[in-house]
Amino acid sequence: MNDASRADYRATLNLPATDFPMKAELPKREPARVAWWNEQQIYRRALERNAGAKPWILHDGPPYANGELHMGHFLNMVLKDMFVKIALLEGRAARFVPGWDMHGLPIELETLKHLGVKDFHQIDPLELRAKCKERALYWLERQSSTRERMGVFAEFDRPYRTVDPSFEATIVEALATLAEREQLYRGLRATLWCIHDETALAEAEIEYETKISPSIYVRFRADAAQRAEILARFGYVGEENAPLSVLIWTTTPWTLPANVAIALRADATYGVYRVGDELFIVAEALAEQALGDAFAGAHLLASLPGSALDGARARHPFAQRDSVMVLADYVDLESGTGAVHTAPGHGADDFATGVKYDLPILNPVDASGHFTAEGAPYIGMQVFAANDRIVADLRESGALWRFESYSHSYPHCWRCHQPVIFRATAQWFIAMDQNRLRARAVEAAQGVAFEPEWGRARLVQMLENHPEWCISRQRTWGTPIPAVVCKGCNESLLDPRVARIAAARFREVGADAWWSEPVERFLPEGFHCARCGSTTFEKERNIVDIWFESGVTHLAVLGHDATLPWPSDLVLEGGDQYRGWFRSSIVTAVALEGHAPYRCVVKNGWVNDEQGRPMSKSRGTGIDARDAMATFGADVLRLWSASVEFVDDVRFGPNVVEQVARVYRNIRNRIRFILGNIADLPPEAIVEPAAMLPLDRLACRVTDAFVAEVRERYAAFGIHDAYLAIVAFESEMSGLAFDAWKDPLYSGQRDGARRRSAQSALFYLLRGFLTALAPLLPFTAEEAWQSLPEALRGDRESVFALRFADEHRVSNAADLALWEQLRTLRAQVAASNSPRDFEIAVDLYAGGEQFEALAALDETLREALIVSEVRMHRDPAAQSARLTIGQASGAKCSRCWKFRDLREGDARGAICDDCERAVSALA
RNA sequence: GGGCCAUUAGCUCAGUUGGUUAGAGCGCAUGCUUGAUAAGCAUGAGGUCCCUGGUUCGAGACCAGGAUGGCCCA
Repeated sequence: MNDASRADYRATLNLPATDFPMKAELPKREPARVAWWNEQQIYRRALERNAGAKPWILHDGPPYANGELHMGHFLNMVLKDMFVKIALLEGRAARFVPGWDMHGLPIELETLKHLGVKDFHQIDPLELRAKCKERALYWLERQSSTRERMGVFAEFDRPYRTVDPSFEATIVEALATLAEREQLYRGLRATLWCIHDETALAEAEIEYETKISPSIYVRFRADAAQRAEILARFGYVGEENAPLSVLIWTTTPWTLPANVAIALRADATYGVYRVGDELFIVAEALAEQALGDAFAGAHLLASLPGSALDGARARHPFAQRDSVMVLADYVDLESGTGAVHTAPGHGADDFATGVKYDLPILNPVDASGHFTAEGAPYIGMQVFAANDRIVADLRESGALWRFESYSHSYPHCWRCHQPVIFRATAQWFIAMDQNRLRARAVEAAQGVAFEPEWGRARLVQMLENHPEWCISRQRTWGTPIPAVVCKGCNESLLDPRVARIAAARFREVGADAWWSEPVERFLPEGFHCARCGSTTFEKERNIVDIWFESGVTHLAVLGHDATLPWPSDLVLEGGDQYRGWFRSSIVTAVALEGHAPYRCVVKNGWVNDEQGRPMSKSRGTGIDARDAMATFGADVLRLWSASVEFVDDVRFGPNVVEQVARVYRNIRNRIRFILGNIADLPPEAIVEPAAMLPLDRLACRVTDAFVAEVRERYAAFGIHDAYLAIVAFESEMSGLAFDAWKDPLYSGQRDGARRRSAQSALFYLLRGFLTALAPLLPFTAEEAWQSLPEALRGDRESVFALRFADEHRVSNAADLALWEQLRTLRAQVAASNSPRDFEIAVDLYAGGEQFEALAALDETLREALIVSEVRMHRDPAAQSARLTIGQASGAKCSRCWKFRDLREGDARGAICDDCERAVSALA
């Protein structure tokens, strides 16, 4: 039987009608919505609407402009957008300038690979820079459009870019100021170095390969005085004549000429062992391994923790100097002797120890890996070739205890596949303790708010452990450090005046000028070397560490315009940025401005796969944001972002998304229900909550409480809490109010007061709901808003023209309590296992104020319980309202289905008086 | 190996300062509805609150140790 032939009253009902489809088809529709937002300039208009308000600034931590954005980026970028939209809806002037980190080694390496160039020395720097820029801009465009596709509101037409001349100028101006404040210095640093290509290498340019190295145990013998001193520390007397040695282990004999220290572990136990007629000091845990066959005949004479040997000395095996015992955490008890040969010029750990103990940093090896005069007696020998000679000499002198061949994983140059070395090179540093920089940064962190709260401790820890900040890199794709070298005496100068000239020039034409223009262009009048007086210089070819560049984004973007003030209100990045951008930003800000660059630091968790494992391309769980949006739609993914606790690490995968997609459909259908039922509501028929029928007023009050709660959650960064409130609200409304309203909406008189009251409540509820929802689901909220009749939208051209303050009235505790009461009663009816709802009549017993409150609901009490009749009974003894279920009297109305006394009907069946009036009104 | 973080239902998460039978949404099962209909409503099943100790009259919560996973380092 089809509808047309069914003789019934269906056509006389006010059934829902809307264009807002049940099926979202987000991947198809969202791009059009992005275009519409752009055409209508919705973000700009929202800002204009808030123009007089106090600015609220979320400063964007720049993503790296290389590669596709993944779900980790999605989570971070969408969260940023949610907070910007929340601020807009709160009436704040929330400008958001997106930015990109575009210099640096990864792009340079990708570009070289692309060009098929093996060695960057072989390409013209200006040509390489042009290609790098091209590539970075390509990725910027792509990432920018992906970001827009997410529904993000930002000033995409004027992003900040670290390759912009103005940005490069900002970087160099920052260097100039640091130089003026004597915060910069030139010092040595152990760098990974390829002796074949004669270049410094970054970690990213290292590949580990198996290498066979000599493994040697070497005696560092104590002279008579040193021997007495050491044995005294052990509290051991005797063995008057036996020579005493500290035994060290190394696989790089060529680093011995640079040895200045022996590192011990403070909490390890060291023993003096007698082996034959000599004494050895080794860690007890490693004695058997280190002494080898001799261990069986060895005697432990005395023991001591490593900490007690701090500062003791022994002689270097061939150089005419001592080697001092120091303490270091990295000394392990897995291999070697527990006494680690330390050459600060040839190892990262060693270097750190050298700095800590103020040891000389010897660098007897030149760029091609040959010993310099400092490396006597091995002058001129290539380091790996020198290994055999050194071992032979040690054997000859009696310093060698054991020798083996050792196969291990060793760093190699990614390009030439030759083993690399650590070599101390001159670099530019920011002095972390000059001007109390570190201490002031820690103090500044005290004034910042953190979410989670422990982020403060984490950041402080990172600041306290911040090594001297090496800001120079020997590469091409970056902003030059405007240092010059004196041709007279080889002195490196980073003069603030030179830096200022360079900054001004870069602002005009970009940093390429450092490569394309002569050095004289950057020198002030009368510039000469302070040391030798020379007036001829050449430019240094160092660029700035990109962490420094991203560390000054706050200076490049904020503080130039009253609507973009410095510092920002919020920064929000992944937890890895405590060590990265959160740290570099606060260091530069404190050094240059004396304050933290942000008022609040929020961290988001890592996105793992559904098993909690890191995403990986090889396992097929590395999901790119663009693909995910094409499959699920941005809004479903945004809802996923809200459905997880973003502060913690989160899980993502098809099953999790499928789950959240069902929640999305729930939300969507409930919006659809509202839209369908208010399509014919004329604006002039809207009544305010106070004038609504009681049930409708209650629903509005619950909406008020909901909006208040969501605002509170949002203000505390509780996206997930707001999500829970949203889901609870929509399912509560659907379960009680929507179900109750169906009868009056469908069967009531179309323009009758009852129906207009319910429609007004629905519209009220929709505005509150969409305002709360818009930051999370901008596409769906906007689509819903645009599906409203134009008359209802009024001057609010977009859902982002709504304001929380307009959608929230003070709620009423008595009304909320009454709502809860209705929920309880309705649940009792629904759970009664009785026949269909409208076959029920309810007898309700209540006393005192409760009776009055329920009675005041009048006919809407019956509606709320979705029964045909409610009979109120005053019962002074009743502690709480109770009800009994009975059979409704009368017969089922063919139109509204309630049980009523019916009048005579036509072929469609008998109907009640109310329905008769409603049908007549249609004619 | 170190620092930090997480662990409550199949999944995503609530759980106030320690206090009855640990909750919600989704999923699942069952029923209702067929006038929100590739929707809506109701009911139900489902938990060793990661483990082991401890504090306490009482611990999901507090303390100690451990396990698993993650981030940052070494």
